[in-house]
Amino acid sequence: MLWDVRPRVLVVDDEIGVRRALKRGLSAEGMEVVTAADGPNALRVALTGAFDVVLLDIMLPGLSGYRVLQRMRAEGVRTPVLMVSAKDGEVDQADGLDLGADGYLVKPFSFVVLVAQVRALLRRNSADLARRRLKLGELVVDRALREVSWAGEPVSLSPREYAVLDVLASRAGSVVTKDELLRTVWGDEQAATRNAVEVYVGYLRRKLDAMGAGEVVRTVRGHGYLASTPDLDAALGAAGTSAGTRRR
Amino acid sequence: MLWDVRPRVLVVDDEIGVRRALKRGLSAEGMEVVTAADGPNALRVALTGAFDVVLLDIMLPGLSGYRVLQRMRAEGVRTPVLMVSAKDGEVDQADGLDLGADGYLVKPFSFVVLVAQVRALLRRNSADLARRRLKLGELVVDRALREVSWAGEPVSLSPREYAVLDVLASRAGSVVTKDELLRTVWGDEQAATRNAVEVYVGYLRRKLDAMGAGEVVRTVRGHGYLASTPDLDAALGAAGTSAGTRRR
DNA sequence: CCGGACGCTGAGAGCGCACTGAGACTCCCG
DNA sequence: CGGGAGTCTCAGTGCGCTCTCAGCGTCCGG
Repeated sequence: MLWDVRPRVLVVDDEIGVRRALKRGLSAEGMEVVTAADGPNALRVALTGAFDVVLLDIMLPGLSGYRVLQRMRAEGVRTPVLMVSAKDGEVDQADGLDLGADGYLVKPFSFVVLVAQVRALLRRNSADLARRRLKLGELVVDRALREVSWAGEPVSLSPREYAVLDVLASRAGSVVTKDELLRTVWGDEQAATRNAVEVYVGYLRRKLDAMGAGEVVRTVRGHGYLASTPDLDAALGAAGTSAGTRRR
Repeated sequence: MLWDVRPRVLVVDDEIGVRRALKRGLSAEGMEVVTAADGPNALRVALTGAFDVVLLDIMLPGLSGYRVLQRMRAEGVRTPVLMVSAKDGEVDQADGLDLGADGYLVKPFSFVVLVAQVRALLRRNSADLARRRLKLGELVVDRALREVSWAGEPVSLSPREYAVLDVLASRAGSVVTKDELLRTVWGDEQAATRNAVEVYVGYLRRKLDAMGAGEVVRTVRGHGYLASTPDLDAALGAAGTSAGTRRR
């Protein structure tokens, strides 16, 4: 697998030997490793959300692994968590998974299995990794600068217009419903109506059309809007159809 | 956890005792269970994409669990897979995870742990559901694009028509009653009558027939509608599951 | 072979979806 | 205080979609 950025792994264990061993091993696999030794610190670090996987021991000073996981989920941090336990109790395992863990390892575990598990979790989230810039053909959405350009020419958008395009571009190739847009762009209070979405898509199209970027945002009647390009259509359409079928 | 539709689980094992036990247990947990007894049939059924989790034994007649998993991933089917093995070898486990498995259970496993694992996978992938694709022979329902095609040719459907086909395809191999369709497609208020369902199935058939795709949606008099293909019939029939077709 | 239940279909009324231009309102800046 | 940018509602339009109704075909039990 190729990573444009190295995956970041947080290793939480109270034994320094384990931390060191895991750090060395996972680094050798091309990952960036950060460690924490107790519950409160682990939680503090994990809440930054700046990790792709957390390796979490259950027996921890200060705050058990369960609690750390629970608090993480309660705060809305969805980083995949791999629980590690010395105990083999099946009930514990079920508990951990119910709290939102994504996997479970029983000590002593083999390093090969550990790496495979971590890789599996990384692979699953690879789509979300490091998406700082969204590109749809000639359209570039720079999320850091909140700037949009078409074929190198900057497109001046109002904040609302940008927000709508950001959501559509970040879900390129999938239809986004108006209600979803209302929720993500306007917030849960839904102060605006669906018509507002239509109006803003209209504004977007007007500006994009003026640059020659028509067809980027399509209407899928009865469902919502779809940001795509012919390129993307082909790439997504080619995947997985059994008999070499093509989308048009 | 609340589900708008019951999660659908595919259980693959060559021992009928295991299939039966799992089917009973998981059904009691509120899941819809479909079973397959050998590798080729499991693959055929899994490729429809109409499942939320696949429970896959490794030792299978015809095609090993590894191969089934490999072929599924190669065809772009991303349904979460939980591998089940009698062997405890760590290398096997790593192999399975590297092939794209999402979890690993070693026989004999406790049912509690199994259910926790399945639940964890269901929870995690509820967001991914939109990305998946349903296939019935030459028919492809692309949920991301809300697009339907037959043998590569797009089929133009109205929103209602699409919604009906989506439900039928996502329950491929199982009979769906008109009342269920009313509930899932029209909403709980049930503003429409059963005749509306008949009308829309009629519309669907007309359009599909025009593409040469007759027989995809069958009527099961007195029960409802069934989306299937001869292939799928054989695969499910061979496993000895009544898959709901005989419920009286 | 008959009758009733079930399922399918053609016709058509009307409503809802998507889009648009106009304009009210707020906020910010000079 | 005037002007401009930005946000959002409203009302109107065209068209496609939705769904009901009524009639007819089909299946099945007796």
